[in-house]
Amino acid sequence: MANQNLAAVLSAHGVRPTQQRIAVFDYLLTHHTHPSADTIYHALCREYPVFSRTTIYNSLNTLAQANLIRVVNISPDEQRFDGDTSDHGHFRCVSCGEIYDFSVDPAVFRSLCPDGFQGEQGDLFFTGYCPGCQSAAG
Amino acid sequence: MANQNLAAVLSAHGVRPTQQRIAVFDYLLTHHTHPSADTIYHALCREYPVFSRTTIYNSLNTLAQANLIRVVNISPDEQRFDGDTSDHGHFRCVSCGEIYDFSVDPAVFRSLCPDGFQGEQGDLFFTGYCPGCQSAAG
DNA sequence: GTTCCTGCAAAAGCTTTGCAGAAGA
DNA sequence: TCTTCTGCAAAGCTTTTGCAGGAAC
Repeated sequence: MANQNLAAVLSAHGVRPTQQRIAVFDYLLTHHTHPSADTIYHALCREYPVFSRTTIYNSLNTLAQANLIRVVNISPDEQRFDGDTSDHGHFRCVSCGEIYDFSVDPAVFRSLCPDGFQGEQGDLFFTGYCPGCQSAAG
Repeated sequence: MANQNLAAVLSAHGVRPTQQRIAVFDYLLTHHTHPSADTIYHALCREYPVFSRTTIYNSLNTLAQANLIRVVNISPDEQRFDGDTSDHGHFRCVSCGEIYDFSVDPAVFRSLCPDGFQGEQGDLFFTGYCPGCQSAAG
């Protein structure tokens, strides 16, 4: 377990390293599945005796404000979270619902930001059919 | 008023052209402000005697399914809608909250979609400071 | 005349808030 | 020891659902 490292990272970003925050952060770094708050809640409930939804939301908001995680507006129904804070794109398959990461050239990414605007963070998001569902659907 | 034209467009897309749907569609084509459902509701309530929130949601969902409008996942709090269905980007200023449109080269846009994935729709979204707020903030 | 839509009310879902007890510095 | 966080419960918000009356074809 690299929890000691995670605690150090949290401290370095001005976030008090509580067990719950470390657990949430660790989960997001380990699972690149862009989980919802509820998904994280259910997953951590299995590992830890008590873990309330409020704490999940508190931790996620705290981590997001510290730029340790990112909020991804992929689903209109619920917030999704991503432990990867680098510039990258997301692809959601409308057939299987899976969300895929894909890398984007940082230079190209930044070049898309309009002149005069100071882009702090970028999101690229495609919807369509993933390779598996294309062949399945014909 | 080009409402006759709007009605024809709705019909052409298999959407029964009711007054409410025309009003919602017209509002989105006229106001490029990416309004939320609630914003549209309040705006149309001033023009029309009765207009329920349910109808707003029904109309928006119907129009979105017909590809006449787009749902923009800009705000985590609420859905935003856009009458411009062409490929373009959005910039949200974290200072003033304004959402700006900017054009994106369609060829560049499509080239960003990863190989093997069939992207039906793309969204490019930046967060940061708009020109006005940059100078205001220093 | 039949089908589909509107609109009111209520419910459903995710997320936030208030406050007492506990963990962290 | 003092500040901050956790966690339970309840509220807040946007959005959806059910059903009767009405509009569109």
